[in-house]
Amino acid sequence: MGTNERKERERENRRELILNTAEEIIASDGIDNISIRKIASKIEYSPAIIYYYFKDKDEIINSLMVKSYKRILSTLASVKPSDKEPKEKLKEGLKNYIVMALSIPLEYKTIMLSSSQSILKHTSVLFSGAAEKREAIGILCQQIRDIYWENPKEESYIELTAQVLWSSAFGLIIRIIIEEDLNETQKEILIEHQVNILIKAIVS
Amino acid sequence: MGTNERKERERENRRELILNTAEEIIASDGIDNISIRKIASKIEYSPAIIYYYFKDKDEIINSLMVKSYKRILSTLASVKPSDKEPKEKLKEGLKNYIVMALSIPLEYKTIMLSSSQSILKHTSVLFSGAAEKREAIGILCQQIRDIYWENPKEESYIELTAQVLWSSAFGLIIRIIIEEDLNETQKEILIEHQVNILIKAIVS
Amino acid sequence: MGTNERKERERENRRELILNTAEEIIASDGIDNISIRKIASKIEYSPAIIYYYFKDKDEIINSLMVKSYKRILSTLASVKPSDKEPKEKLKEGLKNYIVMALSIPLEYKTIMLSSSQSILKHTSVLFSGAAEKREAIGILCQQIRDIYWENPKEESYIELTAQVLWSSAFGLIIRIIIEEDLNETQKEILIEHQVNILIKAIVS
Amino acid sequence: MGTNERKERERENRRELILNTAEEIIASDGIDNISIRKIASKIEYSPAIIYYYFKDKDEIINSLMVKSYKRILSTLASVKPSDKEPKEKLKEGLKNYIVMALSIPLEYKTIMLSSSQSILKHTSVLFSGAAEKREAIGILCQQIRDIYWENPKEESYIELTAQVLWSSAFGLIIRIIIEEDLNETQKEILIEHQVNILIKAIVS
DNA sequence: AATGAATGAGACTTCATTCAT
DNA sequence: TATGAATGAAGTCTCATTCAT
Repeated sequence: MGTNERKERERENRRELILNTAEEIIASDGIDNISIRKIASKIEYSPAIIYYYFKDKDEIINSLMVKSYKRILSTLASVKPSDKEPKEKLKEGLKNYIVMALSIPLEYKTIMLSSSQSILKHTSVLFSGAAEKREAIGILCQQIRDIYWENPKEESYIELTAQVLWSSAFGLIIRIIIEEDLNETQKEILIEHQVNILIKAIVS
Repeated sequence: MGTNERKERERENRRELILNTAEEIIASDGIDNISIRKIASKIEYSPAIIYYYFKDKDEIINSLMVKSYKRILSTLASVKPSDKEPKEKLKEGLKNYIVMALSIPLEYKTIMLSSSQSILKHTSVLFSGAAEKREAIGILCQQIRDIYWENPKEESYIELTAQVLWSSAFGLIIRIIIEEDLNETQKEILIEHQVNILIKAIVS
Repeated sequence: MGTNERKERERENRRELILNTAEEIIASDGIDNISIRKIASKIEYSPAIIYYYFKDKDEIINSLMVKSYKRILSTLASVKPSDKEPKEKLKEGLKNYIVMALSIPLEYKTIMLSSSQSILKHTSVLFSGAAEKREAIGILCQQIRDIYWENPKEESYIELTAQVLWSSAFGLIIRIIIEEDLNETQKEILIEHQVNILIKAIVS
Repeated sequence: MGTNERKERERENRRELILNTAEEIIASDGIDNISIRKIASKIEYSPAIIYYYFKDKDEIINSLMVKSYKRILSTLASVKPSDKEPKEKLKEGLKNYIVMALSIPLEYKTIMLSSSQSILKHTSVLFSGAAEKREAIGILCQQIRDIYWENPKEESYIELTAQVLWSSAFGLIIRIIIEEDLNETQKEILIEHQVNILIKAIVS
């Protein structure tokens, strides 16, 4: 019978509700100002019930992070590879990365600016060897490598370049998120311009 | 008589002491774990006295931000103009900005990532017109303009370029701060590489 | 039909299960740290079901006490009467009482140190008239009376003597239980010595 | 000026008030049922103020134990040595010990029945070597030794005897405290009888 | 200028208990 | 028979803040 399934689903919904509410609070009050009470009062339940769905506050924060991280990954993964020439491919890739990140600003900001060790384990990109361990850097490396196919560079140079491109894109993304009321046109111009400049740096 | 002056000065000293202590606590416990009591116990006074010097906690945080912001400005202002050729000058300027920012990582991060409206009023740089209102962008614009002297560009193009360069540098700075245990060599290589790439984009 | 009986039996089994689990928790966490939830999670049922078998927590605690008390009684009752001479009989009786009590230390301590009126109703022994109302004192009285058969004493004297002997044994038992890490040899020596001394006091 | 002293004294008074209130609660609800809230509501203050006088609950419990232990020691120390003959001296000693203990029943019970390691460090008496480490046992040993002066016994025998006498007295004390509504006459008779019996055991 | 004393609000968490299903 | 869901009370503790002195 589907009763169990339904119950299971409802339980999951409730967990979702709590997590979403927590996310809203993070968005408005900052990650350090979440509290069980705030969540409870927002969903109009007693604080105690939250412990029925989550072991403790840490589990909530954690689930939140995992959820956000997965969402980021899947969002960024949705960048479809194009079959254009290498230069265009890199340009498109960078641009899409920025656009995708900006489609989930709260999550991107929370995860990518977290100093928590357990999150950094997944998000750090500047270390030597990141090309292998971080997918985003890996993909960038490949695209850069393709551009240099006639005139191959050392792997370490490629990785460094990828890291620098990524950090630059990251910087623009974060600032756009922080400087909230930027108008859409300005955003688009900035993104376009940055991508162009970065590409020019590579191919010239 | 100088009595009043002296009193005023002493009062100012005390405010400084409190702010400095607050800063130390932020450095060790994070900005969200600051508390009046912690400050008081560290300067070995009673919590109540703090209210003699500051209206409330918010005023402390605020003063702290202002102070940090000033410090950032003065730190970044300490980049001395060189009389090299334009390209070298821009390169040196960018590099110095990054190095200076990394010399006060906690403050830079706190201020530059703050979403508080009162801080953004000073720190936002992406809006159209920033060349005039933000010194950092203004200086960058001038340096870029110098590079293009033989082949002048539109002012909006210059501003956009400055914003993009600045955001890129910002991105690397923030990531270096966040990815704490990066070794010094790697940092230096990354900075050098990024600056080179950005310059190449401009001059090519 | 036996259906009802079976149901009754099953119900009883479940009550037993709950009580036993409660006992385990008391043993490990102490009587004040028992909780319905802990019991429920240990038997892998939901907390709510416990209220199907017991009115409330008090009823559990109470049943537990009754159970423990019965266990103490039956344990102490298992001291088999010997047909030795009166003096030996008393000695053996006292010693067995101590040994038996120490075989169920947690329960003995919990019950015998309880100040709850409903428990004291069964465990108090110092009142005048205890010889009749408390089996342990009654038996002791008989054994003491036997020792004095050639030289009978007043009943009140006998009772008082029984109460004093019992209290002395009780004192040693409790201390041995409390001073947990006493080694076995020391325990045995102490018990032997106390019994000897008490007997000497009676017969001399 | 005496201002500081007065303040100091008042602070001490407040601490005392809290401790005394805590003691009352222990007396009525048991040591495991103290709570900061109960104390606060009994002294009609807010719970928070308690943290102004004590670091945390543990410090309260601890102070309480220390205070009680000191009181027990000083109470028992007030037993004045008499210059009667050894037998009388021992009898008087034992009796006084019991009477003194019963003059502070709550404290005696709490401390002497505590299983906390930090308290047992001071209160355990059954271990071999207690004659030297525990004053009460030491004094008892001396008195017993005096009785046997014509016919000296081994030290280990003496210590064992002291431990057994002490435990017996302890047993009666605890039971009198627990069986609350015993009448005074009965108490006196029991004490007198126990002491007599114990003495008889020694001298015969 | 400084503090001791006090508080109310709020933080996380556990608990006994109830009730509809 | 069993449980999922919910709650209100209580637990410890920290905090910003106030006020009389």
